[in-house]
Amino acid sequence: MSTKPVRVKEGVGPSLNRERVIAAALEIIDTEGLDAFSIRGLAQNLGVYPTAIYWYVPSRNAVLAGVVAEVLNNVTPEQDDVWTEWLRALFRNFRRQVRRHPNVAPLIGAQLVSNSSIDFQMIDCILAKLEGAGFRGESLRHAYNTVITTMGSFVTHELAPRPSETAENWQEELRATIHSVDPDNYPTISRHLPHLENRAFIVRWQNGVDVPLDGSFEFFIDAVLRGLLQVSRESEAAEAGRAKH
Amino acid sequence: MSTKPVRVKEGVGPSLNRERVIAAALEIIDTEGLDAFSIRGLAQNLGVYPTAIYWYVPSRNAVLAGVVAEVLNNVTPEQDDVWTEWLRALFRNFRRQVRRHPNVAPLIGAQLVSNSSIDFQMIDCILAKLEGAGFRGESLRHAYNTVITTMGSFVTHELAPRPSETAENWQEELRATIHSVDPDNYPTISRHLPHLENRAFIVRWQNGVDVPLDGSFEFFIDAVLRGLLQVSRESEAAEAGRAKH
DNA sequence: ACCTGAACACCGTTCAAGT
DNA sequence: ACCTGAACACCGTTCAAGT
Repeated sequence: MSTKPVRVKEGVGPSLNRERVIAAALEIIDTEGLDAFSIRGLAQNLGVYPTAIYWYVPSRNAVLAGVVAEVLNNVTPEQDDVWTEWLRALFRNFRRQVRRHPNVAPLIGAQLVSNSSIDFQMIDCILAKLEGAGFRGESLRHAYNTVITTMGSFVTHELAPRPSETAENWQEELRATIHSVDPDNYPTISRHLPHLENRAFIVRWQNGVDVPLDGSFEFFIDAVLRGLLQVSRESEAAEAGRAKH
Repeated sequence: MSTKPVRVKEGVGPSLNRERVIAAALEIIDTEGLDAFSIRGLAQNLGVYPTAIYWYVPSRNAVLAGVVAEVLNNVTPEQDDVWTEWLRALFRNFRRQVRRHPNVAPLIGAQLVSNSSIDFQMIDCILAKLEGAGFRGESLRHAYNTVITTMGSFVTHELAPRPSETAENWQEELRATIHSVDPDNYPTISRHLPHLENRAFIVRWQNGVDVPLDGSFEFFIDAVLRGLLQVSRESEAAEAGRAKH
């Protein structure tokens, strides 16, 4: 056995690393909630002084960015579908990943965008599909921005945390407020209240963890995809028209 | 002059009230940024002890909820348009209001939904328009949820704050990362980079305050409205078909 | 009713010091 | 290189006390 020893014990490195820090942070957020997350608590969970964290990560925000990146990995569909169906799969994958870590949802609106670890693979695939659909130049950029917004928006709203402070009181109060809506002032709301209450944005007291809005999600992405398809067909028709003359 | 004196000086009430607290909070957020907001700083701005705030407001979150409510007032369009154009005006109004207070944007994703001061007027109008468009039952709820999501999503992403920490360094680094994308691995990105950089989500280093994404916003809401219109026409056609038989 | 003032139990982050 | 340990400058919120 002639292994050149670099350390006293082989395979014994530092007790911490970036991966473990991010993973521990995600676990705290998953189990205790986003508000309960702190660098000090994270350090305690890792059996280490708070300042040790800073050897692997520059700031609290960087930890959260890492957490978001981990949650949002693996959303790019692999099957080579029609572009509309490929995008539908992308939207569903994204939602599925966030639903696995619902407490992370509030970070996504801001973080999806200011993320330092950019998923170029995903971006390239989206652009390729949209180019295949006929989008060019400015339209390509607009269609791309539409896709990114659509991807992140619904599930962020769906899983937006209800005020946890004295949760039961709040739920009961909101419920009462909604049920006491004046039919004279707001006739449409009160007429449809049974179909809306607790399953429509704003007029609900539970969030998407307890009451998933699957139907509305599918409706929403379908509307966006129909719109994109229609625009792409119109520009194709216009191009064909120009080719004739 | 026989005015019955209730106080020593007429019209002299408490030095504070809820309105003033919310207004001062919004001003801090507008000028100093969301991260700079604190109850203690707010109290200092109002020339009062921190604990005096709690006489008018139950918590820090309640202050922020009040701020969001103030920013989002007055977005319901008044003109009696076709439903698609009415919704387009709603989306534009919402974006315009948030653009006036861009630092509030991060609060909206979570707050739009967990807001205690519900704008029933707006909700009733949206539902009435969608009902007029032919949406019923489950479809009405789905269309409504689609509208709420669409309203809040784009501008939230557009104005998502970039990491302000050492802002210039960060901008230069991201710019460099984006420009050094490998054309072999990511051909589509690098081909379209000139059209995308700094104007497409994720691949930008400035936010919507400095670089507004007007074109993409209009494209996005147009896609959603086209989708909604298409679905409404199909269900109308189906109903007409049932009526014949 | 409305505000002061002290106190509690926390934060993120820095910097020097240890090994 | 990697972590300890003390310290700085903050937090939100509670509660008793003043007027």
